[in-house]
Amino acid sequence: MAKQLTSRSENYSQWYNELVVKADLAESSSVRGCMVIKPYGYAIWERMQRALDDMFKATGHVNAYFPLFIPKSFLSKEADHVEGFAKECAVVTHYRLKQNPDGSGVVVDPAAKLEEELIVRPTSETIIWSTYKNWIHSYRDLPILCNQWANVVRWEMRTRLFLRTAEFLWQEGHTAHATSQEALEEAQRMLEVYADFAENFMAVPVIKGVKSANERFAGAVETFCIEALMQDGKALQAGTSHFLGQNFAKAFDVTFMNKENQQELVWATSWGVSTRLMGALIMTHSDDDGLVLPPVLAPIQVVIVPIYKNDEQLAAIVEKLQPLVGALKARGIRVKLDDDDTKKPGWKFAEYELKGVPVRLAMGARDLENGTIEVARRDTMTKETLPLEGVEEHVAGLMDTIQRNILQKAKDFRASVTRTVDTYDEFKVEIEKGGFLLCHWDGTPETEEKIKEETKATIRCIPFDGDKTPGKCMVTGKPSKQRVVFARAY
RNA sequence: CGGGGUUUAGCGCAGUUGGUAGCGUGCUACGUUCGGGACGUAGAGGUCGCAAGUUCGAAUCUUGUAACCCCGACCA
Repeated sequence: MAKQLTSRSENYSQWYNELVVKADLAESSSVRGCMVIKPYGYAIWERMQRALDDMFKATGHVNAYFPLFIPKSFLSKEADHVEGFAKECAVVTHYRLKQNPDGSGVVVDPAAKLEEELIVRPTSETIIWSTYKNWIHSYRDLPILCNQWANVVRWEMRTRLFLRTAEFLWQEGHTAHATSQEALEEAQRMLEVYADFAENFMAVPVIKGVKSANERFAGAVETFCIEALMQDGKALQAGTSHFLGQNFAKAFDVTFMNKENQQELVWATSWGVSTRLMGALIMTHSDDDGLVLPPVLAPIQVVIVPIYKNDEQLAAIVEKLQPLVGALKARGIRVKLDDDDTKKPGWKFAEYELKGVPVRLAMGARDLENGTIEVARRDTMTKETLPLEGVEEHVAGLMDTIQRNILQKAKDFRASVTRTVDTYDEFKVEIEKGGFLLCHWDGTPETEEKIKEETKATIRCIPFDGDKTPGKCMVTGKPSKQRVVFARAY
């Protein structure tokens, strides 16, 4: 009964799925490719959402909400966008059901066919820009800095809990600006926000960079991204921020009068992160004993398990613990005293480890006698017995310590599987081992495509930071401005 | 959409040459336990994914169909 989970070495995907289900985060829904996010999983998402929302507000953004349904014609307006998105979408064709004549339930009423089909939004650029057209007339109306928390649908051929579901929750920011410079700065600013959030809240280290033309968002002039690395060596795109230029303004005819009394097209950005971040969180930190959550996002930061033989003992322990619970709460720590009589201590230990609670405190008769308490850390799986007096100080300190430690652990892991590769032969060998490979590339889509076809590796991004030394493309030998990040990705 | 696999109790699974369904876990009650997923005793729980067919008889054989998982293709 000791091991709840299969070893990740057998099959990381299965390990991940099992972990998600066992940790009570989510399950597959009866609707194709969708998922049910369960209360514990949603509690984590809510914390992420709140933190992100605060960061958006702090950078001057406001929330709004736009329609779920997009008239099909909207999706035909931006040529590149159509190219990238026209394919895997849910389409509404009818608006009424009727009783099946044979009495077996309901059927779609053929008479209720929509004149123009509606697309369930795969992303909202089109519907939002058709709206912005009415909002923007003068430079005085700009900038518009809107964000939307919503669900979107993409009829993906293959789905996976949190990482790629047919329906998912996300936020999408859509901003309108008077100048190219301002829009570009906005896109970059939001990328920084995402990177900040990933590292400081999720404890997930990310590489910031710009996408190659092949990987760029349909309709964007430039796509910036943060790329994370999972424990099995595969990369995960954790967030994107797009500089859309004037493409959508052109497509939806959104113009404004500038200060020089001249009509001009509006400049745009869009940026988004989704419940996929939950996948990144799980796959970055978790181990065979279950989830490992960063304290900042953990719904329960500290769990206290009393160990007792009878009601009197429980009462005595709980009484002894009350001041500690109060002291921890006073420090803003989310603490749960689990005095549930129907579960045994060993069961609770395993359960909270599975759920990733960062710190567990246990107090039994022995501690009661000695005035001590056992403090266990989820990240290191270590235990120590400390004096009860003043332990809240220590526990509060652990919140920061654990947050830093798991980030450091993830950084160390990433560093251990990131290497520079200079020849294509070496690349083909190294890519099999997983991780990030830093290589020179001649900058052409053709070379990138060739590498992808032959090795399944893609350019995750052209990183902003790091070595900028020029070199020669590992495939063609043509000049390269800097090394780019290659990996196999989810 | 191609290749492979799965579908039997809440969950995980077994079920032989076709003979009317079982194990583990969980659940309920009682008792002993309680410092790493306790033990004993007694119980409850299943249209065997769905639909046809073969047969005296189908979880088992045939055909169709659906869902899920894995590997590809695809993917902000």
